[in-house]
Amino acid sequence: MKKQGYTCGLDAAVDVVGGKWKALILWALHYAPLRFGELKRSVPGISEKMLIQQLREMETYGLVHREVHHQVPPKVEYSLTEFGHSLNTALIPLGDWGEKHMRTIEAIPRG
Amino acid sequence: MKKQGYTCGLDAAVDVVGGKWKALILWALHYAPLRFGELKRSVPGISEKMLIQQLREMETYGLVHREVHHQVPPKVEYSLTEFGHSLNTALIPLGDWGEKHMRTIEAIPRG
DNA sequence: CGGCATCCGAGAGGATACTG
DNA sequence: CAGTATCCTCTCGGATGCCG
Repeated sequence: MKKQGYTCGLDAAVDVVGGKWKALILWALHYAPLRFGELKRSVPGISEKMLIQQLREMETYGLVHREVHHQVPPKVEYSLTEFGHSLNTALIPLGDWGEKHMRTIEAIPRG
Repeated sequence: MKKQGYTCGLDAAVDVVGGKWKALILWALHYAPLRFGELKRSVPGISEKMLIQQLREMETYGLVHREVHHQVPPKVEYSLTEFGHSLNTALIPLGDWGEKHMRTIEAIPRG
């Protein structure tokens, strides 16, 4: 979250789901609640620092719910709120687009 | 563009449309081709440097077409390719989501 | 297991001035 | 008008180590 006074809906959405990881985390939680470790395995390449950082942000956004189970060993589950689910749904076409054009995208020269 | 070997479609899509500006630029070109100056005015807050930088990238991605009209004064028009249009279409639900929840998003405490 | 603290480099992105 | 060039700041994100 960076600014206020969005000029359009996409502007606001990008602000919420922006960055390298939030969309992927949201995606991973689509099917079921996951524990921290499970989530880490579900989002390949993410560091613990980024995962917890993004989760905290998404918690304050109201996208994600954090449930602590007081056990030994500790157990913390993350799940999507209704708000999170609605955003996830809005991301489906984008995911489909990416899947469809993945070959093309991978073939783009990088620099 | 950062990596190869995407784990899912959303991963690839985020890689293409990621960053602060690309989605907004794409959005601005949705209706009609725009000149550099028009585009700058259509994406409030963007600097000339970022605009040209993002446009160049999107050109190499094949999302945007750059047409130079040799005139005095110079005239350069940017338009979406079919590929760009398809991505734009995939972004519509996200834009709708953002519009719908804009009040909520603006009300989120920022850090 | 589920974190937090700290350090660090790279690059994203901004401001300003200049050019064909 | 449509860019370039330069400089600068600030955040993103990785690596590592420690804690209840």
